[in-house]
Amino acid sequence: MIRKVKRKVTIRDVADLVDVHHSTVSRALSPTKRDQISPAVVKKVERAAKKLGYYPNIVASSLKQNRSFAVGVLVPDLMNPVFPPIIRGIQDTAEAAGFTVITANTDDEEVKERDALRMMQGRSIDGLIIATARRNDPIVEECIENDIPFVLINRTVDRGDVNAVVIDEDFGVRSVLDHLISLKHTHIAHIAGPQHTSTGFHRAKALSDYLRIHNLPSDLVETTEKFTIEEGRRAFRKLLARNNRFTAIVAGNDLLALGCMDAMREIGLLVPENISISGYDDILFLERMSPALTTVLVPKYEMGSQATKTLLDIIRGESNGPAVLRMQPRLVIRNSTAVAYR
Amino acid sequence: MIRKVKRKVTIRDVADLVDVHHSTVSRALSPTKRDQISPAVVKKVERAAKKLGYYPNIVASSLKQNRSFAVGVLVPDLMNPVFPPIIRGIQDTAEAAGFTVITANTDDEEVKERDALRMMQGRSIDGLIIATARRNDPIVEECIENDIPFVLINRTVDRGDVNAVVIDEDFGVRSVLDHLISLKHTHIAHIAGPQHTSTGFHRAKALSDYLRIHNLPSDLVETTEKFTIEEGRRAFRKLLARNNRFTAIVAGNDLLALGCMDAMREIGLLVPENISISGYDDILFLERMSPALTTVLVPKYEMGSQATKTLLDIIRGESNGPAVLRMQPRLVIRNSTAVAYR
DNA sequence: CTGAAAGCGCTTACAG
DNA sequence: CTGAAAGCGCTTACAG
Repeated sequence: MIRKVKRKVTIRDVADLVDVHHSTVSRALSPTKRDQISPAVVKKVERAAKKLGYYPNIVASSLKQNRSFAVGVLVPDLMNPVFPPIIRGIQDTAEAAGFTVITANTDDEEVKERDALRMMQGRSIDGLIIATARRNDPIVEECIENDIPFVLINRTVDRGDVNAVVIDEDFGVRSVLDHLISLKHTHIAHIAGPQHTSTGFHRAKALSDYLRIHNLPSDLVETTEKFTIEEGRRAFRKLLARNNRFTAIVAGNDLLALGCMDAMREIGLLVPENISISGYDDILFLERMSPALTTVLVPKYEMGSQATKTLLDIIRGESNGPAVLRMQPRLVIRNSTAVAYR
Repeated sequence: MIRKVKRKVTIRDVADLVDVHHSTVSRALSPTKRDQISPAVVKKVERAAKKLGYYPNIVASSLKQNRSFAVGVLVPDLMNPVFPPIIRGIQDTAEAAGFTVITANTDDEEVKERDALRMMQGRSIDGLIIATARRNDPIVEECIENDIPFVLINRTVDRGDVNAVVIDEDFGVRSVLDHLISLKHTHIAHIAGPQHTSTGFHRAKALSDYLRIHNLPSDLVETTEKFTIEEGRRAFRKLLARNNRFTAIVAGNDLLALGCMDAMREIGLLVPENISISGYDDILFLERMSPALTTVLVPKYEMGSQATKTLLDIIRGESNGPAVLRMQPRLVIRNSTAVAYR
């Protein structure tokens, strides 16, 4: 059987049907140029377009206008539970504005980041949302050099002159610490995230600063290389080998916290009876775990949505120079934290 | 300060540098046409391209070739934990073949499905992976009519003549039932997923068939409208109001199971002491919940990967007609199931 | 208000 | 093996 492919209907087909020039059809169908055309013709064109089932060829339009109404998103890994809500926030906002989003996973590997960037440039994306930034990031530099509109999300870079939507880490860290201190903890350890990320770095810094203000020891820190469960587990064991006086742990994020809890379970330590622990992010299902993890809720969907709004402003030329927007996190107390047992 | 935008380097720029016609550059850079050009010229072109930082404009290429090296993915909601692994499987496989993926959320609303399809057609996607199919789906019909290459994933349609990658539901359901029956359960209830989806429908059917084979009551069924926690909770209450002789529940998926467990907790019923319960899918973190949910593991990543391979074959014209591929699920026993208490 | 023309950056059938 | 030309489906500056 021969597969007969329907020929796509173009602007010319509807022009023929209405008996006008195809440029007139283009104008009649364009929201911004519609008013250059007489209402009567606009009506006829619209009817004809509908009748023929016309829909515009975005590819052709993109080529001509050198823009694509698409934005790219760079995430480390879509399967990491922090990202789906962020991405959904991006997608919903972008879509509402008529933009398509293209997401790429980079697995925190620079080659993949670079490939993804190339691909997106090849597709003439109008802008980029970057969730993979290191504090010193050649990819970000490249975007700046190439004048690609972009917004960093969650993580930012050390150079401040960029658009970014991040968390007020000082506030986040202080709310956990206030909570732990109110529970009489005096020896509070920290499983720090990667120090080459702004989140890992700033959380660690905010924590040691605040601990010092309270005259509490601030050297119970173990640093990880990745924000993963396995790294959390590893770091906890290393920490414990070095020191066992702490009664609470602030983990750099939820996955690290889960890893710590795994390590504790393995050696028979109880949470929160022996050690209290808190996470960061508030990924899904934490409330169903045993124990339910106390954490700092990061407004993931809202960050995605906000970053997209910012990006669209830049694309439309309505941005007033780079700004970093700090969103408020919120402590969520569950039952992995309790009064210090000694 | 004036923002100077770098002019993009095109095929003509590298042609000028090498002093050949731009069509020669096009050929030299095309993997399939490269051999039409003398090796010496190819070398020179490649060097020039590299020197100028040339990368192809996929948009232009797409317009000319009327294909885009992009595939679309329709999911109900990226934030539903079943989907990230599926999508990642799709992305990895597509990317390895040089394809970009565009994902759209439809929230199981036909308008959004239709909009997403339009958008993707406008972007000349080469094919579609559909995770949103109902048993009778106008969107699927539309794809067939418009000759859009597509593969259904997870859910399929009643008409059999499509490409689909699904689960062997009979096998999955039987493995849970064998497990439950071996635990002496004789009154097994079912919280069924939406009957307009193949998954909801086939699991319910497989279950009642197998129950009958074992001469066990098969009428303890409550149907839901959506695969959500809230629906699971609602259905459990309704079921219990009608009948309280069951000692085990097979839920249509994990979210429904979690909803049931919520409802039980609310009224002080214990899992598995009072009632055993099993899910379906094996979404993340189930093993960390209390109790850890027994479930049927669906190979999500692999399904994504497999569906993409199938789609690429179709796109390349290497497919031998429609086929539905049934993948093997695997029972994962955790502690939400135990010996029947009566 | 509308038309005719040019062109976005590629690819490819046709020549040679 | 290489070049010259045409064209994919739009948009838009230029005329009128």
